[in-house]
Amino acid sequence: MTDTLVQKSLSARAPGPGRPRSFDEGAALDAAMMVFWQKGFEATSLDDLTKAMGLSRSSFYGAFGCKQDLFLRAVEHYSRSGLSRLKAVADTSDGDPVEAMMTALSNPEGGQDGCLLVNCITELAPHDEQVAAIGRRHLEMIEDIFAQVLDPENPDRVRDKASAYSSLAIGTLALRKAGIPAERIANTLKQARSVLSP
Amino acid sequence: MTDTLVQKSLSARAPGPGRPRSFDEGAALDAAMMVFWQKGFEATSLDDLTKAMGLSRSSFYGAFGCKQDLFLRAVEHYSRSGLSRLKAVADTSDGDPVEAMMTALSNPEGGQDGCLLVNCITELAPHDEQVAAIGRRHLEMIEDIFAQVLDPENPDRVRDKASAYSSLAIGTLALRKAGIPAERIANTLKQARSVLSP
DNA sequence: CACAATTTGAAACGATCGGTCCAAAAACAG
DNA sequence: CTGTTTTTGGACCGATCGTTTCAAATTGTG
Repeated sequence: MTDTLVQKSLSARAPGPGRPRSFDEGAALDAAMMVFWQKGFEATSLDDLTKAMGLSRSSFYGAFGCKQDLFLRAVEHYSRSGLSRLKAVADTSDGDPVEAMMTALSNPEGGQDGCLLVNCITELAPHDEQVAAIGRRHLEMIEDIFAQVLDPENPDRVRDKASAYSSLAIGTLALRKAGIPAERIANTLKQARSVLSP
Repeated sequence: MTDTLVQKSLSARAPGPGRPRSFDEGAALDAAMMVFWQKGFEATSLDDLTKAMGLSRSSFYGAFGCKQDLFLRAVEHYSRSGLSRLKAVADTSDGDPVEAMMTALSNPEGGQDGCLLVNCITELAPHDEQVAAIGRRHLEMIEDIFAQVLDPENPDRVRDKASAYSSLAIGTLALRKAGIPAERIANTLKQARSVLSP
């Protein structure tokens, strides 16, 4: 009957009367992701977010809802892009794809802030099942990529080994955050690789 | 000349006139440690602390100074007791001491809250050099214990392998926090052990 | 141009944050 | 008991937290 059933999409609103947004939602989400990455959830304030995203509080709440909603969107966004990047590293590596994945995981491009999802798990997962679920899925996806590279024909059989590689790389993130020299971490990874490989 | 130079010790004040404390400082520190362990630094409020420690704000600030000071004391306390417990596990294990250490590290008695120091590193180390230093020392101590067990006569030579074991155990903490079944984690550890051991 | 729809900036909200202050209670030494 | 020293509970502080509200500005549509 009426057109009241036509819901406006979140990602791309139907063009119609009214003032259009003066900011790019995707870019704002990226900026928010960086802030959460550097500071964690609790330590990030609304001022931090709005300043980094370059928009006012009204625009913020109008576009993203509350802080928690934005956080979940940012984390999902990180997970998606991070996994696809890791897959690309595995596929396009010149030498050993496992080694390339390990260094990529252990030495995230962001700098010394580790992996946003590992940070989230550590900070929030025990008290927030929603975050725990996203983290769980992310970790399992990393294991999947490892398993696929280790044995493309029967990835299920190398699941535990894939999990070991994944856990090892994730563990080194703590070393890096604590300020242990990159050379020592590289040696650790190399040592583990040389013994785990056969 | 005068006795003004006689400073009162923090842990045991000289008996003298005045009302004595009605609480046990060590027990209060333990309680605070548990709260920080479960909730992290930022998410723990003064109300949380005073309630868990069973003392008023005045007593709190009189005995421990600010929140940050108490936090550092709690973390140091955790590091000391945790390392001595890990050493005990390595020394008194029936079977393979390395395996005993791995399971002890990966499956902390506290429950699903992981290792307090790894939590601290993840949350604070990039922005707090003091915490980073404590975390660094803790991780290196864990590596020392591994190395000592792996090759008591020449621990330096197995440093990288010790670091690999340590990182692997720490990495599995993330899996556990994310809610991945304990059985899968045990398999991961077992698989890594069987390949790393020789 | 005028209407309708939407965003925008800024002010304001109650709640909670970490931290301080002070008078009253308590326990020692003499 | 008196005097001195310390602890204790609770009110209180300004700052900041995440969130809401609202009038003014801005844009597309008829």
